[in-house]
Amino acid sequence: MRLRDENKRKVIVQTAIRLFSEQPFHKVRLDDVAAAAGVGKGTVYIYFKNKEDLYYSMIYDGLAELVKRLAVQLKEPQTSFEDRIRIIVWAIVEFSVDHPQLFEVMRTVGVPDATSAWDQKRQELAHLVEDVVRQGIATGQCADAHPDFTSVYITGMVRAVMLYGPKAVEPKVLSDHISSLLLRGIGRSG
Amino acid sequence: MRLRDENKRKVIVQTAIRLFSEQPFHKVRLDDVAAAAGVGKGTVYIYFKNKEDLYYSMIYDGLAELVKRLAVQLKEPQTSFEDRIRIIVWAIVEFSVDHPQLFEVMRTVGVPDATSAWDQKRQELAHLVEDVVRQGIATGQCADAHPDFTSVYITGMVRAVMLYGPKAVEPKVLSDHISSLLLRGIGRSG
Amino acid sequence: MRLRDENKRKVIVQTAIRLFSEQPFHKVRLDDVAAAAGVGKGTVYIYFKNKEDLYYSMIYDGLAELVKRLAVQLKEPQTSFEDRIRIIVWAIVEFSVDHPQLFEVMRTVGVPDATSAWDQKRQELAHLVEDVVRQGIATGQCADAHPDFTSVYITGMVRAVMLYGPKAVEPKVLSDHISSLLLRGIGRSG
Amino acid sequence: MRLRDENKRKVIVQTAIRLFSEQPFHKVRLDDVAAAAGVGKGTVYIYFKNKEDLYYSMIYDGLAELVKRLAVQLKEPQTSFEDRIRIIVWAIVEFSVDHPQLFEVMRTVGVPDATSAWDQKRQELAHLVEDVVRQGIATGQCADAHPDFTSVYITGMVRAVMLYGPKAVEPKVLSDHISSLLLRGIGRSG
DNA sequence: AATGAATGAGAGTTCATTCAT
DNA sequence: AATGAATGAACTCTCATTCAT
Repeated sequence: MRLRDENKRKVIVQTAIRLFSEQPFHKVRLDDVAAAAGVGKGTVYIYFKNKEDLYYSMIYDGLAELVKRLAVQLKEPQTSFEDRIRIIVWAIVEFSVDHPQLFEVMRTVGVPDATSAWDQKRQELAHLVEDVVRQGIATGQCADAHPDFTSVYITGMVRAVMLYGPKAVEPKVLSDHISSLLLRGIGRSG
Repeated sequence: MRLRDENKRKVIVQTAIRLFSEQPFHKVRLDDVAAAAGVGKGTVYIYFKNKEDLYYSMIYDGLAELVKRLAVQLKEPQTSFEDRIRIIVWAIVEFSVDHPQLFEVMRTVGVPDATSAWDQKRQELAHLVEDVVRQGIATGQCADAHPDFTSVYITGMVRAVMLYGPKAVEPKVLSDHISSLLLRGIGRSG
Repeated sequence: MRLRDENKRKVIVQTAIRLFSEQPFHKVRLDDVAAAAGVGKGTVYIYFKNKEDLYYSMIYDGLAELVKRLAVQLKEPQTSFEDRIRIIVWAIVEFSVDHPQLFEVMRTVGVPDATSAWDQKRQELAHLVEDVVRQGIATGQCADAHPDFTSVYITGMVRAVMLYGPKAVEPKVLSDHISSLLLRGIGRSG
Repeated sequence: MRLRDENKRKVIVQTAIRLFSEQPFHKVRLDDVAAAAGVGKGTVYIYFKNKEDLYYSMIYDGLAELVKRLAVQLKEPQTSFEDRIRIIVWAIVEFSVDHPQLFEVMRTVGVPDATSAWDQKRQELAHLVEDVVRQGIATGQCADAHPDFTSVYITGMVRAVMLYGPKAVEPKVLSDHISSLLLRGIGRSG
């Protein structure tokens, strides 16, 4: 008996990301995912409970990677408030550029139930941002009446530009624009 | 012969908005839409080419209403830059509160193709906002290196809070928060 | 109240003949027939009980015309046996050329039930032919062990050539070929 | 995984032949075919592209069998012209008796397009007959101005009697009647 | 573990027929 | 008599899921 091949799982997820980003959920057939991934149809069901599970696993994996990445960068204690904001925005922009398809997929994501695994990761990300803002407030480096709003703005802004903004956006330019807008928007003077 | 009742179209659309906001596209059956609208299944096909057409018509109608409403309000010539921004943000927030279901539906909307009717309306909305920002720049009331980014931020921010923000958000509070953040973010001093 | 317009009925039948000859029964929509005939959909139901009724009425009318035409020609008492056969064959060939579409339609005709109106007409035609053959036998001008077979051969042969024979068949040539074959086939020497 | 059972295809075809002979195309539901064949509805779509494909496959298979059978019998070099004609007629009559349902189905067959697979087989059959007639002409055993007509007469005649002739026809009697009529009709003296 | 043939519930869509006007 | 909007039964076909191999 071979061990559950963790590599095969990844191949399926990567294929799914591609296909789900090209077409809406109901137009992607499991047959196609399996075929494109080079595995049998039944094999998908070994690694994922069903189509929905594959879909949300895909998003979970993506968000988990982003959160992990970001958490490491924010651990550095010496970083200034401004730099932390810039780090966050850049991480999200970079991620959306590195994984355009995954980011594209997230657009279709609903809010199935608050307990779903991917939503946990989404909240983790929001908390990470909110904590930075709250620390900024505590240290008097910013003033924000609603850090809970601000914490979700960033992904909303990035998503909006990626989906509906100009065709070829320079990541650095977008990142700087959002960072500056935010920093001035919730800056000390606010 | 019965006369074609344009009211019936509206009933179907309203029903569709409700159902599509409760479930993702592929889980809403046309049978249910028809039944809930109190019309025969075939009747839906008189007013809409197919399920997709109904779906996008629904979004188009919603966006069209928002754009129309907003265009009227912005026509007033005496309005200041700041007020215009507040009008825009309020219109979008208000709309998302008045039509929570329709707004909920819009979150799942992809980017089918640039020629699709609803996308035209979406662009109209973005242009409306962009024009205001550009006028602000021209009159020296604001400084923004990327009005094309800014023009899509607002809906992105509203959407993010509506979907992932705190449960009960006071519209006025959200509107003020976004407006202030934006105005300071792209304010004269920027 | 206007009288049932017999002309309108004919227009519908003529249109039906055309459409049913171009496509099989289940692919012809009553909508199309009505539209092509320039009448409302409901109007068809005034003149015909339903789609099937229209279909069989169409065939009945065609056969009735053929039988009527042929009966007149065969009434002439002085005509020889050979001439009568030639008259019959020619009538059927001519009819299939004059009404290629109607003849084409008859291919799809089933044998719904022996009592159906169009089958009565079909039998009339067969009897007309059979009578001529039997008279020929009685007067010693031909010998045929199975006039009941022979009576249906002719339409079968014409139909076969019209459907599966060479593209452009000269009516006179076909008619002569069948007549000669038959006359020799059941001729005195047989 | 289960192996693709070629037997299953045959079962489906046999069932289809039965059902399509009892009702016209549009009244036979694929559900019924599947149920009667003892397979799932989807299984039919594994072996056949759609309902039409099943229908024409069925006819193709039938014609192919007839052509194959006949080709073998005609290969025998010593056979006389008269015997060859009798062989052909008998083969077609026998086939129509052995496969009354399939023959019944063939009556409803239209002329979809010259490239359709079943039409190829139909032409093969016609050519087989035409070749025999042409050889008869070449060897002076018969005289026929239009072997291309004659080649399609036989099926037309058999079909006509099977459909519209007397109820219980003795195959041998019908076969002899057609053969004799033809042989005399295109015989040397003609 | 891996497969893909088999399945059948269920979907979207059509269209003959009805009936208010 | 004439119409065509409305209807919903019935259709074909799809596709997520299962399971024998």
